[in-house]
Amino acid sequence: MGRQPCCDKVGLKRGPWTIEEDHKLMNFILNNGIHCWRMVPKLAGLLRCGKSCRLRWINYLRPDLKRGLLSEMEENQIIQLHARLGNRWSKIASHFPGRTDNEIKNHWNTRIKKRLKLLGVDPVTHKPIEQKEKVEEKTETTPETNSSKEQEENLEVISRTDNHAQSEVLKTSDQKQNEEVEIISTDETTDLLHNYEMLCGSLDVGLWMNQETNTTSNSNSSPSLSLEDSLNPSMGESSSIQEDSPQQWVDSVDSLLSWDCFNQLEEELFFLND
DNA sequence: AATATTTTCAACCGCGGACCA
DNA sequence: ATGGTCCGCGGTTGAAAATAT
Repeated sequence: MGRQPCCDKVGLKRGPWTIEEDHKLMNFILNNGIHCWRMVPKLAGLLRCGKSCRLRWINYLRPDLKRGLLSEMEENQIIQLHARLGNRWSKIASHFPGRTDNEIKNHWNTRIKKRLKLLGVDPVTHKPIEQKEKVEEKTETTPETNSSKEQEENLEVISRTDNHAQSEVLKTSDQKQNEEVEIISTDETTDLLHNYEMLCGSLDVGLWMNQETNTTSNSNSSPSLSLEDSLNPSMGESSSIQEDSPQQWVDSVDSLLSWDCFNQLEEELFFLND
C-alpha cells in the first residue's frame, strides 16, 4: 500500500489558524456536516489540507469540547487507563467526553509523566523506579537546573510513596498484558480507582497541590478546578465552554457566532454524523 | 528591565488500517 | 488478491507563554 501525500501542498497554508479560517470551517461543518475531509477545504473556501481541517475541528472547534484544565480525578483516570491501554490516546480519550486525544497526550507528556516520576513510578511501565535510577534520571533529564533542595524534596516524596506505589503498579502492569482491553467494566474501573485512591491517600497531596497551584495561578487563564470540581467532573457535558475558555479568539468569534447557537446545532450535527 | 531557559500545547508528519473498485 | 485512496492515530516539532536569573 503506497502512501500518497494527503493533499497537494502547493499553495496551501500552514501554521496557526486565523479567526477567519476558524469561522469558515465552523460555518461549513455546521451547515453541511462532515462527509469527506478531503473536500472540506475546497468547499469551505480554505487553503488548508483536509487533514489540517479535521485536526482543527476535532481539537479546537468542536462545540462539545470540554475546555479548561483536567481535574485531578480525570488525571487519575488517565493514569489508570494508560496502565491498561498504553499510549492509545484515542482509546483513552474516548473515556473522557469532550476531551481530545491530543489534549490528553499533551497533558500526559507535560504533567502526568512528571507527577509519576515524582512518585517513583515509571510512566512507561507503571512500575516503581529504583531510587538510584531516579536520581540519575533526574540529573540526566534536567542537568544543573534542579536545585539540591528540589532533589531532596523529590526523594522525600518518593521514599514516602514507594511502598504504596509498588503495590498499585504491580497490579496494573499485569493487567496491561491483556491485548483486548477495549472497554473497562464498571467493576474493574471501580477497583482500579479504589487502588489509586489508596495510593493518593498516602501521598503528600499538599506538595502536589501546591505545585499545581503555583503553575496555574500566575497565568491569565481560568483558575484551576477546585477539589470539589475535581471530585465532581461534569463528564459528558459541554456546559463549561464559555466560562472556561478565556482564549482570546473565542472572544472574537463570539461576536461572529453565538455559542448558544452552537449548542443548539450541536445535537443536529452529531446526529448527522451518526 | 532584559535576557535566558523551561514549559506548554497547537499543529504537522508519516505510518498503518479500512474501505472500495 | 491487488492496488489506490482516505482517515485516524501516535510521535514529534516549534512558536508562544511562563518562569527563572
